[in-house]
Amino acid sequence: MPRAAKQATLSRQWELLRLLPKIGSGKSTSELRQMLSERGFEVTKRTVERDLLDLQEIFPLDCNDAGQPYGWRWLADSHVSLQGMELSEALSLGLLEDLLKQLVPPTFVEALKGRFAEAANKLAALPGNQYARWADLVRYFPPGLPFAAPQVPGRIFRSIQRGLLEQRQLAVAYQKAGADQPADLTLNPLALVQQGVRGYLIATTDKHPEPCPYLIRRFSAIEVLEAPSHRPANFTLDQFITDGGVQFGGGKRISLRATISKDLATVLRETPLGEDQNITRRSDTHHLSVTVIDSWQLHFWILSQSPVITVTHPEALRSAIASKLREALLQYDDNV
Amino acid sequence: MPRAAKQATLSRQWELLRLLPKIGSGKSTSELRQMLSERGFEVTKRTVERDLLDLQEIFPLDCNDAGQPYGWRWLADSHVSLQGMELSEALSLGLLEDLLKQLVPPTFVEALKGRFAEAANKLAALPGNQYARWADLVRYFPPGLPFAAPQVPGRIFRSIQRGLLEQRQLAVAYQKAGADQPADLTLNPLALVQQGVRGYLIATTDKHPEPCPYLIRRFSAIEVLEAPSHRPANFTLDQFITDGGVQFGGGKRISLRATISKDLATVLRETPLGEDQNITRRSDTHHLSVTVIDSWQLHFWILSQSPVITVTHPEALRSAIASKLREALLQYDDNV
DNA sequence: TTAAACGCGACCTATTTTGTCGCACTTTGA
DNA sequence: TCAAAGTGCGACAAAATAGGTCGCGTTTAA
Repeated sequence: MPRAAKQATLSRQWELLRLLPKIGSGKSTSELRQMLSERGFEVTKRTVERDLLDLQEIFPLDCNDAGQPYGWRWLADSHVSLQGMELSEALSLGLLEDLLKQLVPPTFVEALKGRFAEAANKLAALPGNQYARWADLVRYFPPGLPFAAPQVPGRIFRSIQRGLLEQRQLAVAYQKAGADQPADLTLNPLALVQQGVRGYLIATTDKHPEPCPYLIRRFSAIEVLEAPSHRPANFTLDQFITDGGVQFGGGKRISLRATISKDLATVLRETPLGEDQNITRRSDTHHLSVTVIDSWQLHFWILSQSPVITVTHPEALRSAIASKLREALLQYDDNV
Repeated sequence: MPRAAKQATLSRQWELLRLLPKIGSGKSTSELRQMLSERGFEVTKRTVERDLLDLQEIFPLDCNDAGQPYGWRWLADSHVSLQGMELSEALSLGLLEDLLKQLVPPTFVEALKGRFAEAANKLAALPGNQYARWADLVRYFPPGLPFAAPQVPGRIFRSIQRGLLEQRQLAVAYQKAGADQPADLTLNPLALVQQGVRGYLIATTDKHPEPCPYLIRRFSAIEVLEAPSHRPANFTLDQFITDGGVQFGGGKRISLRATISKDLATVLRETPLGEDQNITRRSDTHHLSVTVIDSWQLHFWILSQSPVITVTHPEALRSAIASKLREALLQYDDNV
């Protein structure tokens, strides 16, 4: 007989929907009954079956009845959202999708695919159809040159994620920078770092217990092993980066001072290089003063702006930039 | 009396949830009854009231009963997801959140806040709590220097979106580059373009019918007017960009050829500059050949890599880079 | 081959659903 | 200020449904 509590049906079916997996071969009614029971819904297996049948009429559920017990799950790629989407949200999402597509391998964005699709629908369904080409409303350009994001097969990305999350070793074939043949390695995955379009897996090998970055793009084969991964006791990603384990983050803080053009001053006022940035103007020249991290990126940036920026302060940086410029110019003068 | 069709309750309640807004002062039962009716659910207003009360016990709904008629809506910032999130999705989302936070003003990302929160919960709730600090698993670094994303008040961003979507004029106070005082303008919004951390609204004024980019950061006040915006008949964003209306996108396609270092060759092989990129190796030097768009960004990039790249082909580009290098170096030599 | 597990149709009753009505209270506009 | 229209909600009764139980035929695993 039905329990005394009223309104159990809706919350039970709601819970049921959340229990259904999106991937894999689905869950059986017995499993689901058990899981519901653990969550306080004591019902018969029969009821679960009936619930699933009812829900199937409203939601994109898939019942794999190839073999018994049947496997219930969400249809692939389905994304049902409860809260309707506001128009402005849809516009934001359009922009973000454009942005992400250019910045990271498509595989990384899969988790948001459903939501982006929803946004596209929302915009396409606008009355009057004025924005059928809603791409005419928003556009994203990367800050630098539009490098192509490397393709990372979903299979490889997912294996890396599994290894990370389940703390299991990964057997990979890795194409080393110089080598012709990929090398077979067994990695202990520690962290995932993305720099621009480039993704790195930070990992150790059993032979080489110092964490190293491995370019994800260079994995050609990968397998999640049963063996647990050995995580160095005091590894933290923050520490690793601070120690300069990856060339991008680390480095000393320096107090940069430079003369800059008026235009660059305007740009920097709007997007400062650091919190303590200070731009002063003496007669016709602008002076920049800011604390930044001394990295390759900084050198690249200074060089890219070199016609309108002249480093004055850390003497080391000043001479480094000067000598790089000299070296570069040499190539051109030689050939003239 | 109840209709003949069975299973109406569940689908009606789901539909109801979908009809509830997330923002604003909420919808009244009458409105909701009307909307349900349009969707094929012919029920009494009383039933809608009862449904809402039932749903309120399960979902974070908010009934604003300050004044009659009551306003029903989702609680602010609530995001209820049907499909449970897979762990790997949560990891991807962690990375993307990190990325977006650094690349665009926080306001832009609001549409995804709920989903990111869900991912954070998922990761925080991992068994063993080993990844309580899930930030230890993924990290994003921007491709260039980490410029601070300008703060754009949500109010301003939302007004811009409304103006765009509803095609209405915007009254704004805009801080022009040189000017001391913000100028009051009436804009016809056309499109939204984001370049790195900088956001631009493309718009015309009635006095000045040529579309121009306005830096969003520089809007200090904004109001959506009732008046419809005047969209130039043949404006398309693509065309505008191709015509070089914004300095970043436009420009001619040129066939770039350059000598590059071995390291740069490796990097470019992984993230090519263009589809037809070709890198050949003659004796000890590598030669790059690729079709790219001649833009400021390209010049910046070549300068940033100048110690390891020497442009050979478009003579104009070659001499432009050389003269920029010379100009830059002059600043350093003068002072030595 | 056999026993356990599974899907599902059928049955039956307590519970729930839902239209209707009526009363009290708000809001609105003159 | 007042009246009319709109709104929230308690109560009620008829109808429909939800959910436990049983049992049969089939599938699966030992």
